[in-house]
Amino acid sequence: MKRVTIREVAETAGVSISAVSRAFSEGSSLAPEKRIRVREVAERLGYRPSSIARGLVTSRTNCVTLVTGDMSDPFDAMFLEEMAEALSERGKRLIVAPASKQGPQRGGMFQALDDRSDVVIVAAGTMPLDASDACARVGLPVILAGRILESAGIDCVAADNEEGGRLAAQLLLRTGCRHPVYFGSAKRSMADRERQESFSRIFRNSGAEINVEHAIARSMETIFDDATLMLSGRTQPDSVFCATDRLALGVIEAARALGLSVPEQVSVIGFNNIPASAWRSYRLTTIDYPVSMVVKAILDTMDQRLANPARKLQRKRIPVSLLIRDTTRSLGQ
Amino acid sequence: MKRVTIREVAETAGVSISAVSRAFSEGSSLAPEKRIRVREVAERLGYRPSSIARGLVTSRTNCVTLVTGDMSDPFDAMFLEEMAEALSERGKRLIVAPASKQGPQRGGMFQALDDRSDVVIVAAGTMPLDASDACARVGLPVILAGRILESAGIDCVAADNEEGGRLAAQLLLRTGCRHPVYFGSAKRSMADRERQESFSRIFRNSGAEINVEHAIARSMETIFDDATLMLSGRTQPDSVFCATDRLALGVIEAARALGLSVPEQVSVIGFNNIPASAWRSYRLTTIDYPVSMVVKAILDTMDQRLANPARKLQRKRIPVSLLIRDTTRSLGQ
DNA sequence: AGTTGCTTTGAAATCGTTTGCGTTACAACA
DNA sequence: TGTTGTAACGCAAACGATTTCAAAGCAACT
Repeated sequence: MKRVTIREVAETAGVSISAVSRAFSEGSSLAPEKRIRVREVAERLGYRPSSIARGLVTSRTNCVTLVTGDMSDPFDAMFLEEMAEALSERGKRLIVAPASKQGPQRGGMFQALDDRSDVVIVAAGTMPLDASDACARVGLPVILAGRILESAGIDCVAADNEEGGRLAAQLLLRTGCRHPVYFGSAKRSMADRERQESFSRIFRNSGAEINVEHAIARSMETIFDDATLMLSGRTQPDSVFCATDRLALGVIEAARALGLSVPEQVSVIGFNNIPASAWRSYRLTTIDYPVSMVVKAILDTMDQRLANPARKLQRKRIPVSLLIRDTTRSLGQ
Repeated sequence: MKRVTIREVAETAGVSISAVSRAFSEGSSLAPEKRIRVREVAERLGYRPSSIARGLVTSRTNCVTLVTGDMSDPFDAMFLEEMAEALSERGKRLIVAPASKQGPQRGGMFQALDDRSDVVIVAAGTMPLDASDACARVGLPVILAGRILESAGIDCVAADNEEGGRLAAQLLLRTGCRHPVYFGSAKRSMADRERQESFSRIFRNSGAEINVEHAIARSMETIFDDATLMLSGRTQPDSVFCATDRLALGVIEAARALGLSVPEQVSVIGFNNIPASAWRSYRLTTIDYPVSMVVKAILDTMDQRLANPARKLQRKRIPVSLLIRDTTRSLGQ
């Protein structure tokens, strides 16, 4: 029931405790054959170094806390998954701290503080100033994912939402759409707002000075109903730019149910490019936002911040690109 | 940059280290007004007990490792989310260990061992005997989610797949379906197999001695194509029972694309009841498998095992129920 | 005043590592 | 042989808490 400790390994192998410790740390000087022998004994005894004890002295836990919202959007789920894998490859652990219903009166960032995580990645929820301060005070790096915060001294990684909105608007304009709607989510995240503003601006500043309508989906469950309502409004829209693919798929479904043909009567553009968008029954035109690039950018930022805590702030915008499929009218027409 | 330690709090408050420790542990005897004062000082100094140091002496980390597969199925994502929240409410942390691409030559269970997790929940991937042994040897409780393993001495929680298969088969039989197909996933999980076997058995043992065809989706991306292939096979099926709702939605899409009306020409039944299945454009008949019940069952099992390691093995089957919506023919006809 | 039985208290041991520092061993050089 | 530089090694001190144990304080008894 009790675990094998470094001491037992040392005694069995007939070496000092230090030797065992060194046998497992790459850089330290130890006679090669001794290293082999110690490792062999350790293996035989089933010894596994205690990350707890190690953490106590090195004050590194190899843990990364991810403060995250709900996983109901496939994109977020993919993000978490890729994050976990990428971290795992670097020998780090991913702790997920749900932002929504946080434990007894402490947010995810405080949890990261308590866990002695090496880094905390905030991908959801508000970022209270006190928590952020508390992290800064003890030198716990915070990386903000999904939005750029100009005020605080925090590394940020986010999509180039402005470019995304522009690409969507330009495509719709060029394919003759004149009654666009922006379909956002109830959360009104920063990403959501940026996409909307950029999208609207392009239309407004176009020769036609078009005004973009705005609608929201109240929740994941009501997407279909909210989309139906939006599509059958007073002024029937001829195009919809959605904050996420998930919403866009709902809009397509709603349009079909209303007997509206896509893209002839209504064009639909999404954001994120989730797998389901490529399904042959959807073939959604969307703004491609590659998860793996986001994850890589965050992890690079993390590595650099860890290597040099005094490094200058990083604010990265991940490039996005237009992926034209079948839910927008052809440019040639 | 350095963190506030218990010693500093003790000195500032003018009490012993023990007193500070006791001020934060509920059961221990400490003069009430002293407790107040210590807590106040701690708060002012921004002291947070080190879970690392605590873990070293108590050998409890309050961490639970979840070995999980890919999150591409919304059901798995919901499971993870609810798990994280429920654990968070109990003051525990969730570490996610991806089973697929595991780190440098160690599986999720070994990671849990290294992390000194209190419990490891295995929801995906194979469970190698050596890893399971290693856990048992050091008294690390393993809970298997998603399948019941008769052999090993491990707590298990899984859906009542047999009942699910039966319910699906009976409904199809009663609505006159005579050419059923079971549509599974390429992974061939235990859950998948159990659903198929039960489903097939009911048909086989029905008066009509019907044989159930079998098809699989190779991956999440190819669901649509595989479903299309399956639906346009030699003997055109009049009903499809899918291992998951995710697959079922793909089947519906494929059927529509082929001009097959659902449920008139082909009935579709899913498993899990994910949110999208309720969308008005799907209205999928499915086997309802409530995530929250699974999570609760697992956590209860965990609590009991933690409270009494010698407790007798638990193997729980979570009840499922038939949820009739619009992708199966009416019983009345 | 003396005894008894609580509660409160702090000193010290302990948990399992890493690592700085001083020693030793050994090879290479003069 | 004597010196010197380097690699190998072990001791012991952290790391920051919890917890046992014995002493002390105090009230309520006889």
